Amino acid sequence: MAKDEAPTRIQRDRRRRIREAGLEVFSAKGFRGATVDEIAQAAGLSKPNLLYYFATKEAIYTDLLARLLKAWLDPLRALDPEGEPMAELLAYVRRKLHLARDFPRESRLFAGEILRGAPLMGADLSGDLRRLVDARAGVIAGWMATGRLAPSDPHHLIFSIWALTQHYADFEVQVRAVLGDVRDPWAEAERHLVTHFTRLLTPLVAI
Amino acid sequence: MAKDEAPTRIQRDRRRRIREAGLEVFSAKGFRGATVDEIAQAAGLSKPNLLYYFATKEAIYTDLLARLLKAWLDPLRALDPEGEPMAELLAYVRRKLHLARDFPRESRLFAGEILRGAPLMGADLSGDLRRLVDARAGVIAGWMATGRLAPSDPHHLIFSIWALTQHYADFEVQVRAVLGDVRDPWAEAERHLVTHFTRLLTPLVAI
Amino acid sequence: MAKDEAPTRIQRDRRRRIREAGLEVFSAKGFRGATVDEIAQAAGLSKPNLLYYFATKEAIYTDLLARLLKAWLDPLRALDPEGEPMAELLAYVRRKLHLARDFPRESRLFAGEILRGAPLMGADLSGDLRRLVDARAGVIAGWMATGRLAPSDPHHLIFSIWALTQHYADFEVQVRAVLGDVRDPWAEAERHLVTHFTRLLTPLVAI
Amino acid sequence: MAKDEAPTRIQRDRRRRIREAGLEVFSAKGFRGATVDEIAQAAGLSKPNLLYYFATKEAIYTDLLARLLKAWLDPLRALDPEGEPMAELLAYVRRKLHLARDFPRESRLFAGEILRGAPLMGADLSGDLRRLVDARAGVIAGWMATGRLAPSDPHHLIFSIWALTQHYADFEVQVRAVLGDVRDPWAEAERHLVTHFTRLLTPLVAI
DNA sequence: AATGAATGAGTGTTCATTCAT
DNA sequence: GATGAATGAACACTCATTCAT
Repeated sequence: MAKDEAPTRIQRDRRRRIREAGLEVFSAKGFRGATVDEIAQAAGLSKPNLLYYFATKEAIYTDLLARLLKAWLDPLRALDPEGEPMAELLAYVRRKLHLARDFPRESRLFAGEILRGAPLMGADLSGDLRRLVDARAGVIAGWMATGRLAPSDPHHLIFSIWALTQHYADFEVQVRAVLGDVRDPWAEAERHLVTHFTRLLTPLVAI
Repeated sequence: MAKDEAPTRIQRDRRRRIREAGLEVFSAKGFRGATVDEIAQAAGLSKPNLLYYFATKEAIYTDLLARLLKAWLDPLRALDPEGEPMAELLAYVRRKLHLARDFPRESRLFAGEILRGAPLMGADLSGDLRRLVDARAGVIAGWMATGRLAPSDPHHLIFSIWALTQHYADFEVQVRAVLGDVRDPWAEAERHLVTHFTRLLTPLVAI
Repeated sequence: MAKDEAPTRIQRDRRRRIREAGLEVFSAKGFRGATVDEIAQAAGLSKPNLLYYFATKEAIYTDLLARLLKAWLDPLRALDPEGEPMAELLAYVRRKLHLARDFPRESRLFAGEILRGAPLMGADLSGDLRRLVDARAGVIAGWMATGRLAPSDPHHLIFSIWALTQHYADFEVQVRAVLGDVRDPWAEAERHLVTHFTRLLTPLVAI
Repeated sequence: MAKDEAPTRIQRDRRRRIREAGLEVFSAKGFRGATVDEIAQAAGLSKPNLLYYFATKEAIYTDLLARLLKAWLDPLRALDPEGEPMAELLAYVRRKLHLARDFPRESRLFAGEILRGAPLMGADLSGDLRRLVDARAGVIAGWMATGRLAPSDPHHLIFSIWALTQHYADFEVQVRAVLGDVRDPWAEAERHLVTHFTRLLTPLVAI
């Protein structure tokens, strides 16, 4: 496979299928629990053929993580400093929740990596991630300073949004076990979180 | 080891050491990523000797999980239906956060199991866990109904507490990567979460 | 296998058998051509059991090489600076030839490693080996300077002895192919080399 | 490639390039250590394209060996029965040494094959090779019988020339490790070997 | 109660060769 | 002629578990 050439249609297709299969298996079993054989089967390829497109098991995994981090941060990037603060933050909460709802495997893949101490993406966390969070935390701090949001620590506010939205994807079995089969966790979560953050961020009006 | 006899002091000691070693390794690497060899070494035992006390690798893991779940739910059990609602809930938040702070490995072990779909403790979730949560949710709902707490869905409120406290243990590397080396995540978290839940749960006073 | 403890009888036995099997296979097929399976079979062990005694294929190979180099240099070490020069050198030639005759697999193993550029024992060559050769070359140069041996370059004289003795082991198939089945290469070689070096080293007497 | 047709210029060129690449890789790593991929890359061809010109890896290897043997024996063929014995033999030594110096990869390729027991050229050794050596040995024996050379076994004399000249190519790393970086092994070897064989072959004059 | 020894079933990866275009 | 794609057969090494003492 000529590495420097433009990928052919087949290459793009196979790599996409391998990524999809890898996501399925890695998110369900973790890096160590996944086997190349299983991923290859899920991708409809023979094991050596899979390794023709991704040289190692780790290569599939890190490729997934790298793409994931980008998508994961997009909603935060979309936070508009010029927007109306409360609307911006609620929109962020919603976008993040929808991301977790629509891409739960990605969420779990990411959670698993962090849980193990981020052995393969540690650098990204203190690099891109940190820079972006710091920048947005500054914006939020500005909004709070001018009284348009109730004051709190912006970094921890962001952590809260992450924790509360991802919880529904990462701990899905627990949520379902507790709520039972009838209720709709995601719909309830959205209503609850919107109320939650509205109440949390609405500045108190002096009487 | 005569299974039906009372365990000797040595047996209790060995099993404790194996559990401690298993917790260390399983929480860091997951079930599949951990090797019996590594656990035996951490426990200061030979591999066959370890397997004399716990017949299989899985036995160590499930033993840890079973004990863990109990400890994990104790703070929720301690929620006093007769107590002052706001104080009770804030105390619960604090206890849960301290648990995560003081036993981060247990938190990660649990998170890993749930993340993978709880293959080995699925039953416990819809059993003991669900019953306890339902009971406490009922208590909280009562408090809200009488206007002593701002109204919201009690189940999701409990999820929020879980998500927000465990986040600091389970995603510790990410939290540290974002906050940098100088700040003290746990102290900040406590302050932030107390404010957070106070604001959230304080009923609006009609003017 | 406790690495720091004294080896048990079984360990010594198994390791000896593995070395013997490794020598047989590596000398015949080279490092890359040999398979762990084949060595294990030759040693009468299962593959994982072999790897219980030597962690990797390379470990067997380098263990063999290290022991080999020592044995290989012993005859040179035995060269006595106080002895009678001609007798000492002829004794060295004989000893080296007998070594090649009695341990042809060791000779081929060594030759194979050197032939490939000594990827795994390069350091030893410019270390121990070089020091010893330099020392002995000095002794021989002394003998030549006092007229007790015909003069020549001592380093190249040593190379000659190596080349001529090892040739009969390393190129054995060629020697046998040329000489046919009836002749006895080793006996002829000994006679020929003694004559050869006697003639070569006898100082010319001034008439 | 129509096998029965005369090869085109392109075909000749490609096969030459493959041979050159094969020589480079095979001589450095041996048959088993070499990969078709590496040879193809060295030849600037794709792997399937290389296999279009030589059907198998072995085909490249045996092609090289066959051509090599011919070239290897040319200096011996050039030994002129009508020439002056001492001059002829010294010329042979020189030619053989220059061959080793100028074509060390060929020498190592050959040495590797013999070392492994000549699995792919065993027949050639007891065929062409033996016939030629026997013939030349007869010539040398004649020279010795008439007193124009010091007597010795002609076959072993030929082995000596082979061993001493090829040693500098096949064991080059060892020679360089012992001599250090400053000395010029090939120049020294030539001087040494000429002296060596002159002394060896000069008949003793009865006084 | 303890451990050195042993192994069957994997597990990621390599590689010569073939297929299809 | 040329190459991207595919694969069967290996191959080195791992690991949970069992055996023997």
